[in-house]
Amino acid sequence: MSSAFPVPGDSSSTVDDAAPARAPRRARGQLRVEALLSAAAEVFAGKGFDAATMTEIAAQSQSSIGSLYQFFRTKEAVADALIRQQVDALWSRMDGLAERAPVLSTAELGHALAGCFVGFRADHPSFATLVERPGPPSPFVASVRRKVRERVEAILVRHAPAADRKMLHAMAPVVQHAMKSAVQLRGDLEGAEFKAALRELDAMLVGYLTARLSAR
Amino acid sequence: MSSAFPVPGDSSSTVDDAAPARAPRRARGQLRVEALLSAAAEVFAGKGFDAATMTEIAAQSQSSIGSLYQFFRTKEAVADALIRQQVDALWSRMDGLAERAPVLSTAELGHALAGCFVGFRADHPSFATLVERPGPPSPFVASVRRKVRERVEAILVRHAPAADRKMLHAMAPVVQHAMKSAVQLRGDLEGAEFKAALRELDAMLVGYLTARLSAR
Amino acid sequence: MSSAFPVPGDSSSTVDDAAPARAPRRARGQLRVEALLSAAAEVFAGKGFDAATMTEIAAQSQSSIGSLYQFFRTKEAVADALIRQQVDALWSRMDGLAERAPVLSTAELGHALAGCFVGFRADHPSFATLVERPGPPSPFVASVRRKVRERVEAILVRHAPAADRKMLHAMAPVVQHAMKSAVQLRGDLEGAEFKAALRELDAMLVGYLTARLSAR
Amino acid sequence: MSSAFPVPGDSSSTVDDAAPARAPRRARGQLRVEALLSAAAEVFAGKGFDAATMTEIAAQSQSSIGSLYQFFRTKEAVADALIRQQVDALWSRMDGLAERAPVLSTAELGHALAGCFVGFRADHPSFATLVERPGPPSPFVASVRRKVRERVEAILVRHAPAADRKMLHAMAPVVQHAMKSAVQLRGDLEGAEFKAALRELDAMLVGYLTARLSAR
DNA sequence: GATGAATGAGCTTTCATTCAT
DNA sequence: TATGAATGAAAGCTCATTCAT
Repeated sequence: MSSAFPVPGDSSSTVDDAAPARAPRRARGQLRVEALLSAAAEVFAGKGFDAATMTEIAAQSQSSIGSLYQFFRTKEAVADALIRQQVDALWSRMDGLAERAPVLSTAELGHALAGCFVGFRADHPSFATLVERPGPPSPFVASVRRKVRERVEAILVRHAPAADRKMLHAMAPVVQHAMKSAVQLRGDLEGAEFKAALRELDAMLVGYLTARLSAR
Repeated sequence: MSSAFPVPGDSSSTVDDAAPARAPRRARGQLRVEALLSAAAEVFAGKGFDAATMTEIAAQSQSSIGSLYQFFRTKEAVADALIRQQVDALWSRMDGLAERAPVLSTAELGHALAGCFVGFRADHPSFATLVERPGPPSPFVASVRRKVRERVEAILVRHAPAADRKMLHAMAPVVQHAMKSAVQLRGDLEGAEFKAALRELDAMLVGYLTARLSAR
Repeated sequence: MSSAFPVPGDSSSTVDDAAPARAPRRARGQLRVEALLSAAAEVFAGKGFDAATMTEIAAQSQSSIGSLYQFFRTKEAVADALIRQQVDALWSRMDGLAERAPVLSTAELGHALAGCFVGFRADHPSFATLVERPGPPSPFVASVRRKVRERVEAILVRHAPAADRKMLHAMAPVVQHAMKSAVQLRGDLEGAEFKAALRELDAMLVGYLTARLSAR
Repeated sequence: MSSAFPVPGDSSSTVDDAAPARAPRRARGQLRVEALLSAAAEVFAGKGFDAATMTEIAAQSQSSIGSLYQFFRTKEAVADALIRQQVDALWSRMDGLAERAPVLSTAELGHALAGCFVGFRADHPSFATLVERPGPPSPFVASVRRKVRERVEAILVRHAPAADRKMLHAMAPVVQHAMKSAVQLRGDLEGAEFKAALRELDAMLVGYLTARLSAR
């Protein structure tokens, strides 16, 4: 599991900017960074990237603004570090799913996929905020989006090794967005309505996967 | 067709803020407002609401900031007026669809729905930017989102008057999001990949509607 | 005589940065810009470019910080505009000298050159501060330094048209620096000592010019 | 040869500030201090005093900021220590010249003076940066400048014991600045142009000294 | 003693909004 | 009315300096 800081060879991040001012070398620094990122997650989730302020992030984590900038050169860098951290959690969920993919029925796979993303985004509400931030995406964000798609595709491939690869490739982004929708529903609806809509979404996804993957 | 300015009885907008500084009384003013809004649309679409600046909007429409503020009291007011204008175009598309809904096959309805939203958002790229702006939505934006859902539901009802109303109510948001996904795909994919994914999305939607609405 | 703002075709300044946020278009703006620049001159002269703060410049000119930035995008831009303004005054002094150069004796030319620079720098104490600012010079500053040298050379050429051009070319920077020294002396010495040193400097310059230019 | 740290009786420096946090007591400390100062010299020379940062100085010398502050209480103190160290080298050059002054011809003295300063400043590029730092000079810097002048004067006195003392006193700062110019030329010119200008400067200085000192 | 972390005043810059001509 | 100018709160960020391990 990688840390919130980019590893040297990781070419997917802007070299100069996303790098930390200094990676923490002491236990205290580690704790600080964690507090900082968790505060950032809260603030970003609450008001979005643009409206969030570094001052508020620092305050939320009981740090001084200087401490925040000791570890993150820019606001962008905070967002990138946060995404990096959360993406790890997403990968492990998806890897788990990938392993089970061959032995699941298509319906079960649909449920699992939906559950995977809904659960993840519920645990990390800032992820969507940052990854779907308005304006042209940064190279780093674009790479994350691409990787998610690739992993979805990989899961489909493992589940249906015999299926046409081209088709699976086209299906991946659709499945990805269906799962994203599941999360966005929560913003629009409440309680019973939300649950009902979620069931419908699940039905749509499962129906789609079944039609495509079980077809002979 | 309503103008970009709220009608007196429209309680969905903050009374004081969304009102224009002065509704244009002459043809010249009308043109100015249109130029302003079209410039705003461009800027909002390009960088999102937060990153857009009033100065840039004014410049883009060859006006001075003074003029901009003559017609819109705040940046929010510009966004609201823009949404109001675009929503009119959306309503007319959906109303057209609603009329044809009874005579369309379910598959045709699915295609039409997808086409409706994809076309609309392609014509008005700032709409999504503003309506899905991060942070808690304003009452006005929330009302727009709700109304879209209601119109989708109305279309479904007209198409399948015999279907269970509860189910249709739950389907509406799912259909709405599926169509939103269609637009977002464009940001992630290009050319052939985008087309293929769009076809899959269409298939998913049509399959879902068919399963739900044609079922006896 | 050019204003403090760069003319469109002037390629010697960084296109994007040295340009004003907006050239003043109203009388009030003109006055403001003048006040701003004169305040900047005072502050820069007193503490140097780095230690000067935009806040202090604004305060010194009774303006708000916003007004300062209305006309100058960056601190650099303020410095550049100031140099541009002052350079005009220098050019007119040097042009006057150039005209008289042919009819002056070499000794008179020496006195006049020294007087020209000493007078100019006494009137514009921030000029040296900005043009000799530590660190690698900006392209604009480098171009100013070069132009001063070229004008000194032109004066020498007009005074001694028969002299070897190569030699005059080599003399120009030496004369330029001698004059610069005249100003710097003021920082080190006071009253009578300063006057005596200035006389010596004058003697050195005149002696040098005489030796080089009157030589047959 | 004095160390970089002020001697107890040296009243020319601010008592509290220029003193080291702790004078190095061991060989390791000595090395550290030297590395620190040489790093500081590099950074100061490259960007000037203001733009140089303590962090960069520490990094450049492979030390931590903590270590830097262990030996120098403030950034000013670093600069002062550096000047103190470099001034030693200057003194020894000038002392050598003073000894030879009586037996040199005036022309030789001129060459030697120019060579002395040019060589020194080439070896210690940060010296000028620090000693001619913009803004009102600190008492310590002012004293250094004064001492240089006094030593130049002393050399002149030794070379021409019979000359008028008042005149020599007035000549010293002129000679000092001529030598400073020699260094600044390097910033403006390159290669052949620089060499030619240097020859002219040398000629000017030698001519001046000859006129003043050989005169009967 | 050496080092990384912590601090916060203060800097440059932006921008929505209001004024004045 | 149209437009440039004025304003200042607030943002992102820096960096000398001090602390704590």
